[in-house]
Amino acid sequence: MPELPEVENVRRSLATLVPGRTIEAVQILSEGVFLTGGLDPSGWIIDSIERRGKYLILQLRRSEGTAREGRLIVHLRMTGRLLLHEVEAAWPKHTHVAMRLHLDGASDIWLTYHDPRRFGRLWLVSDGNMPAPRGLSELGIEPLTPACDATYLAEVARRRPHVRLKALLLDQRVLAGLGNIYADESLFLAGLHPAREAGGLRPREIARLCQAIRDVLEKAVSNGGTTLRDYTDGWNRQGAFQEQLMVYGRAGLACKTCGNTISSGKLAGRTTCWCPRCQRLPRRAGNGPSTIRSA
DNA sequence: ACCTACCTGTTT
DNA sequence: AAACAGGTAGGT
Repeated sequence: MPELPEVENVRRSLATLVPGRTIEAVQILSEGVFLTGGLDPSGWIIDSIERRGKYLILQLRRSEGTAREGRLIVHLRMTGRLLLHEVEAAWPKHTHVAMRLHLDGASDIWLTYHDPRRFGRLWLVSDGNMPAPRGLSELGIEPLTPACDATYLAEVARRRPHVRLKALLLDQRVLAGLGNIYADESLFLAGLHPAREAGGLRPREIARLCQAIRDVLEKAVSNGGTTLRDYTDGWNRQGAFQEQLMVYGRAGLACKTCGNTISSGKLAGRTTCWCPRCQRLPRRAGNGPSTIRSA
């Protein structure tokens, strides 16, 4: 489900109410979703909520004295949702964790983790009880920071000249936060075919890709993310960017720019959509169009 | 670069 | 009944 824009909108929806509160009661309703490494998840004060790639990180501090610190790390994977509730309820099916958050002088609120497919995880990391998830520690740069520039992408392309653009954009060790939707949308905006090899890009194309990634993600964030089916923010609000998708999920439909029929195929193991006219595949060595199965 | 696994729900 | 789904980890 959620890629960078969706996770960022979850973060924002939690950021006004959650920091400053203490995790009091914690109900663990399913095994294996919340990895606590033997620590008690209650009694922590939440200092802040941050995002890194598709991970949410709640910075924690122990209430009684000491400078003990911890992190509650959340990855929603495909269908995970963090949801706020003003009253305790009979939690719906697929609710795996429920936490009561307390603040003196305010009403308690509940934060639940809901995930039909159970791919997502929560980790409580402190005092070496367990390592942070490797996916988090190996993340590449944030696409919406100045570090994401043409110089960086050119260097990545120099090191991995034969990786195809779709695979490159999906690689969280390169850029943190793009998934299937925004990889396709970025490549469309940049006018680059997803099967192009990174090493074959000219400097102008690298610059275009860099700008396209930034533009797509910023617009998606400001539109509340993309809701295809499951995604909502912490207040159960859907996104609106799905209305502005140019290629993702539009195979067989007319390109909004040129009217050509949007193609699709499997690339880097994922369904990939592109416009064959707006995103031409230059006929030169190394682009491997024969390996794409078109629909 | 490709597979499979992890899960459940929805669509074809 | 089968294919597919916004993601990642692990294996070959």
